[in-house]
Amino acid sequence: MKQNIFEKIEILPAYRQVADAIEAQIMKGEIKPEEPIGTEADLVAQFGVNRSTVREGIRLLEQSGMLRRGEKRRLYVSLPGYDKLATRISRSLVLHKVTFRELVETLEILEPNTIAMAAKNITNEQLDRMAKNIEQTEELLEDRDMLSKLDMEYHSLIAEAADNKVFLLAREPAGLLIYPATQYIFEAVPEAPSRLLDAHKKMFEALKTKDVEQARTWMDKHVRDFVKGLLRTGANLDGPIAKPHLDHLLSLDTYL
Amino acid sequence: MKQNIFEKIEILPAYRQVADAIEAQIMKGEIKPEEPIGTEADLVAQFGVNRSTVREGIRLLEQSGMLRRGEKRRLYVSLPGYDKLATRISRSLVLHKVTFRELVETLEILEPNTIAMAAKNITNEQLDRMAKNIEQTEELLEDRDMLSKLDMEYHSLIAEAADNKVFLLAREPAGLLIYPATQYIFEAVPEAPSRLLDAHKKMFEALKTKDVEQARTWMDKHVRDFVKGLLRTGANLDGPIAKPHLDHLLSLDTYL
DNA sequence: TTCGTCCATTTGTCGGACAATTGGACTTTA
DNA sequence: TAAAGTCCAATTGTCCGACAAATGGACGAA
Repeated sequence: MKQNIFEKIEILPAYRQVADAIEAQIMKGEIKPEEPIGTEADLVAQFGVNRSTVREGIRLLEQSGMLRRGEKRRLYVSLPGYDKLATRISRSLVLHKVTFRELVETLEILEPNTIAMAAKNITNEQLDRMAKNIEQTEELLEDRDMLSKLDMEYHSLIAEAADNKVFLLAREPAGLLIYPATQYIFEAVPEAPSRLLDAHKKMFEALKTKDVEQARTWMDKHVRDFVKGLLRTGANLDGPIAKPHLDHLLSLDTYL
Repeated sequence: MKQNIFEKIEILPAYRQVADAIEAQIMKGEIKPEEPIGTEADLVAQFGVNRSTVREGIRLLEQSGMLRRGEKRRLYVSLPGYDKLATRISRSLVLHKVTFRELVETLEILEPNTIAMAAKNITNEQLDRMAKNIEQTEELLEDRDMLSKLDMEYHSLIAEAADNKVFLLAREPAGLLIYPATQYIFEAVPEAPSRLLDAHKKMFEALKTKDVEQARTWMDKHVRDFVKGLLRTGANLDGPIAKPHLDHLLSLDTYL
């Protein structure tokens, strides 16, 4: 093995070629989202392979979210949803044994910047939804499960308001992984819910008045507060995320 | 349709159940990466479904990167690779018609923070690799294709040195999507290569001396410089990324 | 040791088959 | 006339059986 002048020769199974071919058409824009692709029989005819082979190829694209079953169970090109992608990324991170430290560190940077962007771009409709969220949070201050959900939603709303798809997708997995921890914080830190509500209100005000710096400052505090709470739960920042924190990730299976 | 008290009843096809079952075992840690899962025949026996069904289920997990074919083509649990994930995310973003503005805006935030983290954690081995990269950049200053590759690699090295998996994964897709644009910049802006090299060197020095602020400052400049160059190519920041910028994304098909 | 041959296993692909689901057309009924 | 029931064709999800090709291991020859 003196020299290696030869490239690795690619031998792709037929089902991969099917998937790649379809994906290429989609990426090139030849077929657009929401457009129907033929029936399985059609694809069989076009590719000249067996239906089983076509089906296996379809599964690949189905999983990556580029194909879905629409009305009458026909195949449609579709845009991979952010939630699905985020879930998938989150799971990968878990398998890679991501630590709380990494998550926290990331959120300390991303969240303040997210809200800064949101402060510039947020719409009234989005502000209304945030107001509604805060309202519910106020009512359900005792219900930890709901509080966690509402908190997650609150931060997702901000991310959405930032109006930047790249940033949204960069932030979402971290949010997905860490916010369930709020439940544990609520248990360990009695005053956490009211502090959370307070911060949410302050950030809302800042967003409403488009005060970028105020928004950023409060989010900063909010995140640091969160970290303090996390430490009070006895979480080990440098170990992989504890199992109980991950249940929700598994329960998402159904609708993915 | 007055009330909706009934939940949607989930009816999952068998191949989905197969995939979900295996994925659940993986996520729960019952099966760990690099461990073999049975042969298709084994799975057929365990699940009590036909081999075709098992295969379709396997395809889903193969695509999400949790299963791969290892030695003797047997099935092994595997960790979803970052490059694969990043490619998938990038493609999704393209389909969602991500704009240059969103990418740039994201990088303006992420890159300086990435290098700040890197300045704290970078190892000598990583510094060596960066030095090598700079060396090559210096040699190949005329070769635009290689320059782009090297630039991308340079920034990936920094991201790796930041030693934060969440951040790495947050940054990678944006990098993947935007750096090909460097090629066009090199064409439109003759002095770009030398400016790039200069910035890379400055950042390297900052990293070597673990000077967080210097590193951040230079990356700031570097990114802004990049944006200026991008504008000189006549790119429309608010339109979807132009097709020629995307070729490399498609060519990645083979090894995914 | 290196090379070739043979063998068992497993995957990739194929062909055919059928029940269940779906939407649409058509008919009946209130 | 509109709602409800019936029938039909197309398509998917699943199963069965089959076979060539690839793979790695064992075994023997050079």
